[in-house]
Order: sequence, then C-alpha cells, then structure tokens
Amino acid sequence: MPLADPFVATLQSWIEVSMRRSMRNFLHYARESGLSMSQFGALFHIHRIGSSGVTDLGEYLGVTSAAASQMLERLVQQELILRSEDPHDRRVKQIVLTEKGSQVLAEGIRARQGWLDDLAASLSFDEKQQITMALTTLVEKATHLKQAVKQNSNLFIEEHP
Amino acid sequence: MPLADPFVATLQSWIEVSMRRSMRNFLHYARESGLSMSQFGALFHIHRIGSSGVTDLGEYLGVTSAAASQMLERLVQQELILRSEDPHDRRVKQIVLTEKGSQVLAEGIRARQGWLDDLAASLSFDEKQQITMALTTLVEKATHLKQAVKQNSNLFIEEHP
DNA sequence: CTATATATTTCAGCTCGCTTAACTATTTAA
DNA sequence: TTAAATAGTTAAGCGAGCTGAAATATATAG
Repeated sequence: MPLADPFVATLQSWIEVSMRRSMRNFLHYARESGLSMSQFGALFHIHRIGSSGVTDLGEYLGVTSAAASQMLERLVQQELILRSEDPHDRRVKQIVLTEKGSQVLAEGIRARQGWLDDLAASLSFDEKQQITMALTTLVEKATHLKQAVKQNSNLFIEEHP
Repeated sequence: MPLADPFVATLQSWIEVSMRRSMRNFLHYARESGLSMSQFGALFHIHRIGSSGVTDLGEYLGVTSAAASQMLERLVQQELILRSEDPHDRRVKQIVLTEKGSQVLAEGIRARQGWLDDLAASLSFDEKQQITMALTTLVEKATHLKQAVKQNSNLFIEEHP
C-alpha cells in the first residue's frame, strides 16, 4: 500500500467537496422534479451514447433487462423517452430522449453545477486561469484513463473471476 | 444569464468526468456490500458531524423523522451504528458509527476514489505539483463558499419562501 | 401541577426498483 | 425448414424507503 501522495490527497479533498455540493443540489432538483437517481442515470446514459437498446442500458446500469424494461416503461409514460422498433433488427428497441427528456436532463445538470458560478466569482482572473490549465490536463488524462479501463473492464470491473 | 465562462466550463467537464468515475466505482462497491446510496449518505453524515439526532439526520437527508428512524433501525440491525439515549435530554438519541460502520464507510470512500491512483500515475511530477496547487485553492474557496451558503440556507436552499 | 412542545417510534399503506420465470417475437445457424 | 439464440415484455413477489397519523416519553412554559 503506497503512502499518501499529496497530489492524491488533494484530489480526494476536492472530489469530496465538489461531490457533496453537486449531489446535494442534484438530489434537491431530482426530488422536486419527481425523478429518481436511477431514472436520471438512465436519461444521462441515453443522452451520452445516443440511442441504446434495452439490454445494453440494463448492463450499463447493472440490472437485468427486465428491470431496464420496467424503468423505461415508466420513462415512456412520463414522456421523457421514445421507444421504437429498430428497422434493422425488429427484436431490438431504439431508445432516445424526447425534447422534454433533454430539457429535464439539462436542467438537472444545471442544478447540480449551479454553485460553480459562485465559486468562479470568488476567484481572481489569475487563479481561474491557472486552475483552468490544471483541470484541462486532468480532464484529458482522465478521459484517456477511462478508455484504458474500458478495455480491461471484463477483467477488473464488470466480472471479476 | 451569463455567457459560458471557460473556467466554469472546464470545471464542469472535470466534475462530470470525476463524478461519473467515482459514482460508478462507488455504486459497484455499494452493491456488493449490500448497502444503498441512502444508507451510505447517512453513514457519511454521521461520520462528518460526529453524533446526530434522528430528526437532524432526517432533515439533512430531506426526509421525515419517521423515515430516518426506520433507516437507522436497519443500520442498527446491521451493526453499523450505535443508537443510545442522550443523557442531557432523554428524548433524543445519540447516533454514532460502530467500528464496523467506520470500516465500511472508509472502504466505500476508498473504492470510490481508487481510480485516482491510476490518474496520478499518468501525470508527471511537474503536472502533479501544478494541479495540487490549483486544487488546493479550489478546495479552500469552495469550503468558504460552503459556509457562506450555510448562512443563507434558510433563504435559498432548505426552505424557500 | 398542568398544558404544550419536542423527539422518537410504530403502523398501515404506497411506489420504486429489483429478481426470477415464463412468454412472444424475431433472427440466425444447421 | 427446423432448432437455437437473442431482445424485449410481463407477472408475481420481495425489500427499501417514503408518508401521514397515532402513540409514547420527556422536557419546558405558564
């Protein structure tokens, strides 16, 4: 076990602070919008990857296709998603966000991150510039990292032996 | 509505990337440990503020004291918390983590942030140093911000008029 | 002392999200 | 063409988590 890297420790502090804030805002919005965390997760995934099949979404969320189907049914009833037949393979369903679904999702994200404006206002121009550079590096590296892990997901994340 | 501040945009990107990663790891651990998000949230809050009353915890979580009481009962049964009478006011219960509760919480946090080691490994010494400085500033400002908001919470967050 | 306020628990009843199992429809392989 | 695989839905049943209302115990105000 490695000793505490000050870099990692700082990163942990920041993630703890930012996640607590973001989650708090987000849960507040989710509650008043009548949507659950799971439902937002589904909307988010559908938005991110474009169209998705029922089973794929279930795998992403870590649930059975039956559970995914039931959740999607609720989202259809709320007019947040559209579920249509894939013309190339009529067994699969194409799932996309409706206009309303996109709006709800966007508003949730905005609610989650609204405090960032206040944070920005409390920083000087130079501080902001320096932080922007640092975070840009982080985002880039983390994105590459993500792809690396995705390749190994069979081994380490989804199904350990 | 302000135009997109590149600082805020970068911050949003980073939070999206880091939250998606952290939440994914965390949900994975939560699932295999048999605890729900809400339960972890409760453990986290109890850990953060030391001891807490039932109603206080419910208010923090945004639920009635009845709901909080029921959740705490489940946590007691799992031996994650201790619930005892407050000697100064025997109506209220003191709620603290057990050793097991602390361990489970710490492991959850570790699972959530395990990917940071990989991220650290992908950065040079200079990059890490620069990012550490930037994040230290962010953490400090965000913490101050938090207190500022706490003072206004009656107005803007907990109970809007 | 009595009335009221506060802290917590219990209960009935509800929704959500989950599972397994059974079923339908469609595609693909032999 | 028939058999097997795949995608999705449906149904029954479970536990978590929530609410409102009622009950209990304690503290505090008059």
